[in-house]
Amino acid sequence: MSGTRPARPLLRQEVADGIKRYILQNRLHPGDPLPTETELCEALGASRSSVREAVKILHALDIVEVRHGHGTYVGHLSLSALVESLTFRGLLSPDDDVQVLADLVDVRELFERGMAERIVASLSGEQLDALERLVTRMSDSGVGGDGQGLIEADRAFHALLVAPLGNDLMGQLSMAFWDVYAIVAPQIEGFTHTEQAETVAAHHSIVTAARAGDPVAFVQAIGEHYAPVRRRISEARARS
Amino acid sequence: MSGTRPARPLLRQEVADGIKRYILQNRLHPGDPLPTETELCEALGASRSSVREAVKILHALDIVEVRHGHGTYVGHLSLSALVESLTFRGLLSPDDDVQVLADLVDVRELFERGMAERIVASLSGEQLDALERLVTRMSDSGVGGDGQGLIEADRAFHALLVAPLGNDLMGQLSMAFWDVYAIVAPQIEGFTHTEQAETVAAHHSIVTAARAGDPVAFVQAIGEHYAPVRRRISEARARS
DNA sequence: GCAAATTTGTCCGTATGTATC
DNA sequence: AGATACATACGGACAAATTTG
Repeated sequence: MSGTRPARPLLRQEVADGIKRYILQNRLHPGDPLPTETELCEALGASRSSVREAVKILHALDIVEVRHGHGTYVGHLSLSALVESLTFRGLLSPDDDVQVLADLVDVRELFERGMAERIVASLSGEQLDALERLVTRMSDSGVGGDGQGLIEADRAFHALLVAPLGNDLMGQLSMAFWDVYAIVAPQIEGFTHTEQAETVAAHHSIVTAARAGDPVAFVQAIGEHYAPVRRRISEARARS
Repeated sequence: MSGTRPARPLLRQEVADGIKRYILQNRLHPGDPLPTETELCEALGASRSSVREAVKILHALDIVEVRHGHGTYVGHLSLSALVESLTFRGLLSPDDDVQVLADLVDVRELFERGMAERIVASLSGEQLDALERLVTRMSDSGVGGDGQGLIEADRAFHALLVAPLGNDLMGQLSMAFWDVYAIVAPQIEGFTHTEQAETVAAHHSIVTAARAGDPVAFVQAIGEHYAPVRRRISEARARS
């Protein structure tokens, strides 16, 4: 077995930790400039190669942002790494992709069901109107469009749904899962027109329930919203 | 401003996509070996520097695993990137760290409240006994110990809680947030003995509710479990 | 136990592409 | 348009870790 403990910690990891420490100690904010690669080399006692590899690691985590020919900056700490990681997991598992998708839908529904009370309580009138407009846009895009407009409207809808509850992390996670779903799901689906209409109707029910201030109806509408997907997942699971 | 569109896509990104494509097309699983750096160089038409940077990006996302002197392998697709990213976000925000912590507690509670019915329904007798043993271990570690045993028992408790519900993603997310919390929270807290006892008692209530098959009591116990933390967060928020 | 072979880790020098002034 | 500063990319060399004979 051997406790695979590298007595010598990898230099690029030391450098990456050093850059993180620099950001923390200097209380930098997203967008603030960082020292150039050459300066980081002498400051951290490493070669360009090691510094560059460390910077690329931090870039993958959105801790650092790199602009060619301009410089290196503090990143925006988004959840892009989660999206890329989960997306690849969904695309990889060749037999279990149904399970991955099912888990993903579970998580998405958990977020919106669990936040139901707070969502209906904090949605403003303008936000409800905006949601309504998005539903009609989905309906219009669905019948004649290429489906692209429908997808964009759906993303905006779910983003607006979790926006007003004053928890940035919750909203970002919810949309990260939406992004992953949008990439992984097409491997399975292919919605019929009636299923699309069913989904649009569910979105409408969600707005209606929110406008009425009825958390129970809201939760039920969320369930109807994910019903077509769950049906598809069950069918795909039955085939294997 | 110009849509900063690099006409030339960065080579390391091309290489990273190429490696991902290689894994997908060959249907590789975590732990399977990948071509050596030299082989990837000629296969993807890039220098070793670019290949190495690409590999480091994929390593940060746990899509690839690298063993010094041995080789490169398919990674285990864990959520380590999410943990590192969120941890840094929590440590960075110097004034808003209270808000980050509050958001984090919200998410953790959402998971365990939202899964209440399924958790209560699917916990086996042996699992309930194991949870009970962990609670007594927390109690023993708390009074005389260094606090390290308490933390480990707490992690094992929450891991076992979400383990049986057949959704890997949900369990991994829940534990990822536990890990982030364990690193970020100490910046604020410092629990008193009475608060520790309160937390241990809440864990006991959780097990009792689960054994009784009572989802309502389970949810209430979860609320009690997070009550001391929320109190601390409110106090810290009031100070600023 | 040792030595050789393989593979990743690190360093250096140079040339090129890009953005800013 | 020219000059400067910076990241990007290449290739070669040597060090360190691991496996195998």
